[in-house]
Amino acid sequence: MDAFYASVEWLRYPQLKGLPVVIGGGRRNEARMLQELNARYPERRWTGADMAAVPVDFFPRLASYAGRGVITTASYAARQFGVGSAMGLMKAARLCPQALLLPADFDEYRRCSRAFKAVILEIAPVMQDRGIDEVFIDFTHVPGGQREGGRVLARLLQKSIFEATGLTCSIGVAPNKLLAKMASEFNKPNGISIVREADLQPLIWPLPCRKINGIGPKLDARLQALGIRTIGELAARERLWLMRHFGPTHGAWLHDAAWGRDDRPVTTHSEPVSMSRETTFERDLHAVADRAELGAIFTRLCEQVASDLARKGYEGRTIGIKLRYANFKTATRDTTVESYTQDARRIRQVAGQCLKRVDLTARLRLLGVRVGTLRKAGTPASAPAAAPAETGWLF
DNA sequence: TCTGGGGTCCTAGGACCC
DNA sequence: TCTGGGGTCCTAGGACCC
Repeated sequence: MDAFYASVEWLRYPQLKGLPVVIGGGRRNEARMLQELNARYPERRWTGADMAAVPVDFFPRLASYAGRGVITTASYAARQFGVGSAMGLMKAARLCPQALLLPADFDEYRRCSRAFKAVILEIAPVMQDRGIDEVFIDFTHVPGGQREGGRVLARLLQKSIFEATGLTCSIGVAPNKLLAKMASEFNKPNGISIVREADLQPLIWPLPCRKINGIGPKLDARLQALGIRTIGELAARERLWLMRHFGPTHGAWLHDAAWGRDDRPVTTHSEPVSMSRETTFERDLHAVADRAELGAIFTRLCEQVASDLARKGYEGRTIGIKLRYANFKTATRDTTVESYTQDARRIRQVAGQCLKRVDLTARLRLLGVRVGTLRKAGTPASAPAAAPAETGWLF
């Protein structure tokens, strides 16, 4: 989906279209926003229905922001100023102080996410969820999926999604997921790009290695240190050489990726591995000096994870915590217990034990709670994890 | 200029088992 | 006195993705 969060906002606030808008820095509370609107523009009774009439001046400027948030989405107009995803808002404010700041409304983004995915499933049922704004689709057995190299189906999907949601997307069609993901970036926004095997050399090889899904900043730096900047330069290295430098698994994968090889199937279902909640504090907290505040936050995180588990119907037996110190170093501790649980008090009790195994003298900026080793709640004999194996007396 | 939140997967060492 | 060769599970950290 193109600039997904920003595009969803434009549906409600078309008056923001074309303006530098940045989304991030907390979550929006629609009720409080209506209150503020009624206070600031009393000549009108504001309801949720007339958001298109909200004056642009109502929205705060980035310049007035003081906090620790990051940008989740920047509108194309804001990107002109060098502002982009994951950038700290304080830095963004210096680059583009006049940008409008919109806290995120995840409920609404999730609603739109479900809507566009439902449209796709109607047309092409082999769809893999890749998060809130992205999917893989297997065109192979969709009627008409091969016409014009997939362009006809891609156009149909774009049109159907736009008619149902008012949102645009960019589609890459290719022989596998690796290339399709890269292709989808070629024609943004609202574009279609088709990459065939023969396009590897002219279209893919000139790109920086970083464009490969799976090569992040660290791997890229290592590659650059070895004089490898483009995918073509990576493809030119011998497979065995890469395996020596990056280990057999990683090295072979790098070589395959550079040659556009990827045989991962489009998977339509997956079970969650873990669920977690975490929060970054407005100011760094100390375990002793801010004990009461931290305790309340800790309890709330446990309750949130528990309610996530219950709502989605899971229970887990690996319970853990995550701390981030003021110096941004992260520590995790977890414990696997005998019986599965989704109970907030039990989670808090076990997570509390984990807290005792970590340094609590330094100031903290983040606290998180995680439950892993999940299974569907209400699985028969909910108590023991597994039957103990019979053991032979000889050993 | 400090850097969100929710995830997955991989690695590596150690415990423990047969 | 010096100690094999599997295997699984657990834990901590880290890279990466949306």
